[in-house]
Formats: sequence, structure tokens, C-alpha cells
Amino acid sequence: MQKARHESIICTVDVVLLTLHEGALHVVLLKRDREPFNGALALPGGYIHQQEDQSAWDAAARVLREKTGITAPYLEQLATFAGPGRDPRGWSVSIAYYALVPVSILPTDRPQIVMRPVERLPSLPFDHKSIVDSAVGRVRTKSQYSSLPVYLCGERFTLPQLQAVYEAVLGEPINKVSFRRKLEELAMLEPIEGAMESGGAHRPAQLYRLRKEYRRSLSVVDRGLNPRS
Amino acid sequence: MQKARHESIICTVDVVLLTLHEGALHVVLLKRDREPFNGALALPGGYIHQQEDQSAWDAAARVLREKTGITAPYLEQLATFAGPGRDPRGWSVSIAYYALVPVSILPTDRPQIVMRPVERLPSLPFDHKSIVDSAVGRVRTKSQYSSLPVYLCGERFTLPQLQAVYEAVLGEPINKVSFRRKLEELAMLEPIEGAMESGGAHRPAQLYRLRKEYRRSLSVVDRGLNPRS
DNA sequence: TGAATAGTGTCTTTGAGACAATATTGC
DNA sequence: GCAATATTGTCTCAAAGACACTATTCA
Repeated sequence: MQKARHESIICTVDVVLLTLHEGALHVVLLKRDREPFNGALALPGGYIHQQEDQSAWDAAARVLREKTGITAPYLEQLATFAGPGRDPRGWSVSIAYYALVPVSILPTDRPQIVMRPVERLPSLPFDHKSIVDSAVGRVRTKSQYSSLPVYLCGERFTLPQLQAVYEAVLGEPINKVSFRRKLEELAMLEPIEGAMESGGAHRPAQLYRLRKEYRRSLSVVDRGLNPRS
Repeated sequence: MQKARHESIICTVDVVLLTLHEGALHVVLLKRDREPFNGALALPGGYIHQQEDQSAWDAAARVLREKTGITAPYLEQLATFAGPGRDPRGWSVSIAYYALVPVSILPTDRPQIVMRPVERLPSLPFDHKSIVDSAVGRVRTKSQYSSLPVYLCGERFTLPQLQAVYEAVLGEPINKVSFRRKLEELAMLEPIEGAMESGGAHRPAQLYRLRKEYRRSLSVVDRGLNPRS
């Protein structure tokens, strides 16, 4: 029925780290410092370490931390990419994760870490282009019915800022009234005492933050054939 | 940054094969014929075969075919389960898939293949309970906004039958008019010339089938914060 | 005061559910 | 015709979008 032995398969995790920069989704890429594809820009990734990692999520978080210094963002499994041709070293499995962070927490002092707009990706090694495209699709879909984009904002943000983030991710304008009604319904934000203004010659906007119970999770709206009943 | 060597990790695929039986979702389980957990009921699964499999999907389809005889159902990647504790043999990765089939195509002549309702699962080895629960959750969620449940029907079905399938999967009644409006909108069904009646003393229902372009894919309804614009 | 953007009220449109009328079959 | 279920029409209700009005700040 099946072979008793299994030849060793290359087992890795890759992380699609997304952020918003100049109003557009960007993916964080690293210049590789080893073969294969030494010197090429690629997703942060690495082998699973059986001694350290208690799960694939742990491995992804560790790889992200080791390669970019980023800790504990929103990090979720995307899909697994596997096959004989995606890595020149042989049959390989990559468990892909995606993460969202505000651009402000990205390290700026490491030239090997760069950001590229997801709409104009450079050529990428392995099947990393498919992985990025898949992550972007997932983020767009999930943003339609959840609070996912808040993880692209910093800790404090105004509703107009958050709406701009949603619009950048979804690539289309959103009705302001509906947007605020929906956020009200999701009940995951709380106002902070103290408004911001900076923009200047206009009414300042209320600052909000995620309520504690949503700091690391999502709020999802009901939807479907029959959300009622 | 990372170890140059990677010890061999156990790489498998598992398939959550779901069907509808007596109005309830059931998962197909196999009596294991080898260690570990010899004799226990478990998901059909097996090693990736580097020589044969061109992808993880291929491996899942092969495993399903070899273990149950079922070919080419709706088969989609679910998620990957990995860690040091889920398999007594060591750090393991299982790329899980789920499949939907009409109960009529299940083999009935093999006693090692059984069906269990997903609401009353027997105890399962490995983390197969988590995998099944995850698949059931995915199917329920996806059924809310897509045509997924049609793959639980045979090739020909009436709208009342299909509605009953949706209701069984979602676990709640659906408004008949809305249901038909939604199917109309999805535009994936076509009537077959010829009605069925069997039930007897009442008006017969029109038989439908999937339109060719949807035979192996899904139709998904728009949804979200701003489906318009 | 005027420009600019934040925040809110409300009318309109759209889509889903309720309900019921009509259609068709076997007895 | 009667029972039973399929199919369709239409009214009602709720959510989403459009639009505009008010609020607040700085120059």
C-alpha cells in the first residue's frame, strides 16, 4: 500500500511578512546569504528545528525573529507548498505563514532587509512568487469580512486612518458610514482619551486602540446564505 | 542563523473524507493495519512518495485512491499539522486535505472502511480529532458562502434535495426563496430535461446538475464590508 | 471667517426572510 | 377532488450606500 521507508524530505517554513507603505501593500524580502540562490531576494524562511520548535507556528515565529528581529505579530498559517521541483535540492515541503505588521516596527538598519510592493514583485527564487500571491489573496479576502487590517496599523490609530488602510488593502473605496457601522458592530475598538490633530487645519480625529481581548485575534462578521435564524 | 543539517522529519498526508449519511455529516475512517496504533480507526493517510507524487495534492489523491478506491472528488488542502508530539515516531508533519463525496460512491464491500458521524467521533490516534474538527469547521464556514455542498450530492439532484444538504451541513433551516435566489445568482446549476417524482403524490421536482465549468471548482458569492463599488 | 477633515443623521436602494398563491402529481 | 410537495410572486424588514449636514481645528 505504501513504502515502509521515507527518504528524507526537505522541511522548511517560509513567512510572507506584509506591511503597508506609501498606501500600498509591501512584502518584506531578504537577500539570501547562502546557496541555493545566494544573493537573491527571497522570503524569510528556514528549516524546522526539531529540538527547538514545538510546532510549525513556533518554527515560523522563530525564523521571523531570527531573520528580521520581529516578535509576535499577527502570524497565521497560509498553506503548504510541496513538490519535487520547487527547490533544486530535491523534494521539499514549505509550510508557509503570513504576518502583518505596521511598517514602523520594521528594522531600518539592515540593508539585507528590503520591502517591495506586492503589485510589482521582483523575480523570486523557489515558488516564492506563488506564495506571496497566495498570501496577498488571503489577506484581501479576509479583510472583506474581518478586522485583519488593524494589524497593519500601529497600536493607536484614528478611524479615517484605519479606513484608508482597508481601502489600500482592498483596492477600492469604502463607504464611510457603513465602515463605521461595521466597526461598531465588531466591537473590538475602544477610544483613547485624547484626540490627534497633526494634519492641522481641521477637526481632530479620535484615537482608538484594539480592546485587550482582540490584541492577538480577529473579529469576524457574520455572513453567508443565512446569517440569521 | 540556522542549522546546516536537518534531521529527517516524518512527512505525511492525511485526508478527511466527508459525506452525508442519514442527514448528518460523517467522516470516513480506516482500521489501521500497521503500527503505530495498529487496529485503531484513523484517517486515511500515508507517506509522501517522492518518486510518484508531483505535489502534496497528488499525494493526497493517491492515498485516497489507494486506501478507499475513490478517485477525483473535491479535494482541497486544509492545513498542515506539525510538531514533536503528534506521532510517537518523532517530529512529524501532516499536510491535511479534505474531500467531499456523495455517500453513494463509497465502497461497501470493505469492512476496514467505516463511517462515523462527525458529532460523535470515536477516539482517534495522533491528532486526527483536531484535523477532523478543523475540516468540519472549514466545510461549514465555506458552505455559508459557496457551492461546496453540491459535492456531497450525486451528479443529479433536485433543489429541495440540495437545500436539505445545505441545511444538514449548516445545521439550521434555510429560507427557500433566498436559497433559490442565491443559487440563481451563483449560476452554476443547469436543469436537466426530465423531472423526478418517486416521492409520489405531489408535484415532481426539476433535476439539476453542475454546469460543466464548475464540475471540479467552486462558485463563491460576494460578501464583505463593501461588496459593491 | 474660510478651508479642511471628522463625525453623524437620514433617505434610498438592495438583498434576505415571511408568507402565501399557484402548479403538478398520485391516489 | 384531496393531499402533498414544487415553484413562484410579492410584501416586509434589515443592512448598506449616498448624501448632506454639523463639529472642530488652524490659518
